[in-house]
Amino acid sequence: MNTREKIILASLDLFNERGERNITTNHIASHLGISPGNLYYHFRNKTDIIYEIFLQYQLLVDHYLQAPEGRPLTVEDQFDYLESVFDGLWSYRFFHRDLEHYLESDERLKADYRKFTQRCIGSVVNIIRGMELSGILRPVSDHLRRSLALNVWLVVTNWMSFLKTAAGEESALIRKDTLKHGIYQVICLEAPYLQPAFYDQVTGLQQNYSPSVLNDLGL
Amino acid sequence: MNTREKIILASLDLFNERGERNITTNHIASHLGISPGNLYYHFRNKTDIIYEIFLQYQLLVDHYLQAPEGRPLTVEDQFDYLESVFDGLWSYRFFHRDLEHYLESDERLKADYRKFTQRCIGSVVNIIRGMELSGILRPVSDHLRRSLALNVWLVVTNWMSFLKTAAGEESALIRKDTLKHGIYQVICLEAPYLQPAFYDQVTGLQQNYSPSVLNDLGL
DNA sequence: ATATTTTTAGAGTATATACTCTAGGTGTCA
DNA sequence: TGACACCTAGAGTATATACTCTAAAAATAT
Repeated sequence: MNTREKIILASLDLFNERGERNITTNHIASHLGISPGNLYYHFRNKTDIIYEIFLQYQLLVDHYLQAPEGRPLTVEDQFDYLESVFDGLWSYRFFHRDLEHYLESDERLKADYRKFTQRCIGSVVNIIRGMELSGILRPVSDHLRRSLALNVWLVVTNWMSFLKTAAGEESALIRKDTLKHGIYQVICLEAPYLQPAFYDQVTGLQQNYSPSVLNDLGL
Repeated sequence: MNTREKIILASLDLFNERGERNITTNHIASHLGISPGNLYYHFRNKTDIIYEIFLQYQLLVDHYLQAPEGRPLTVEDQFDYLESVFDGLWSYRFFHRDLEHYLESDERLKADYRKFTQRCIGSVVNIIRGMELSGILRPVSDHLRRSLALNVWLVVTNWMSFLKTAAGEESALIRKDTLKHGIYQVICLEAPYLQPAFYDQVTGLQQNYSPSVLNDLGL
């Protein structure tokens, strides 16, 4: 692996583990055992490192949200989508934490991220429509489908932050599988629109993500 | 108004307008025309200022979410709740932006905020139950009511961040009334559970918050 | 082998930032 | 009037942080 890639990986790691705000370029360099000068040879500044990480994140999520080729959507497809997206959120979890700040200090990122959000919500809309077509969900209006997709996006992208801020001592360490309890909340959003024939199957699978966490929290 | 109160107000103002990360204690002092020494006479550090602001925020929201005295909940009550809460979110909008960071650097705040979240979600649960009792919503299981309340909380507290990150040039300036389009999304969450007798009234009022923004965004 | 380009080290710097310290002013109450 | 607590000014400091600059090593091409 070349130095540039190493910098990206180490930065992502450190940002995820200790928070971007607490990690300086000097930290990154010394963590890799390279000089600051070397780091700045490969990246003009810290903002550029973050932008590069975003590009990878974007690639990953876009890939995850692709529609299956010429076949109707299944219930399993939906859970696969959710599993993948939460995996992605986990791997790049520092990103949504101070997103607003990054967008403020990088116009490129701001424009790109906006388009990314649109694509993602568009994909969710398509997935919902796909499930209507395969008879999993009852048909809904374009308007409602859009609102539903948007709410899904809000729950998905902010679930991590909720866990981190609302979780107490005992579950202070959030792991990838804790994060996936968010899937339970997403299924709650779509449950009212499930066709009777699929209701039991979906809510059955939903139980795999039952948020015992919330009980711990007394919620 | 005494100096201590002035510092709190000025800090809140500057944090909201320019982002807490961009505002130093020296900025706050010079904005008020007082010396840094003076500021540090009243507050041990910046963290303490943020904590004090949180206490005010908490007081406000707790007040907003009180149950009405010995009468059933009305549809208007619900919209009042939502209007108030979004007002509160607007006035203290800097707070949810880097919340995780504040909780990391202040154990008091972390504990208090956790309890605050629990109280808030508890209030939402009560409001939902209230609406079931007054026949606005169909009765739901405790489990579902909780999940619903949690999703409401997620949408409400993260709507601002969504607008800021997904909104483009044209609507880059988010105002209080733009923020309230979030109410539309919240009503979408409860719509499936509305009793037929109230469906038209609620969805009618919902239209007042119709997110033309989203059309601008091409969503 | 030589020339040239790419990569790296590491000391160094300008600036910012949270916070301190001392001295002095101001109001209050006996 | 004097004692005393409260409040304020403002220069100053230790530290951090993003980033620069020069020179040299390593890789690559001719």
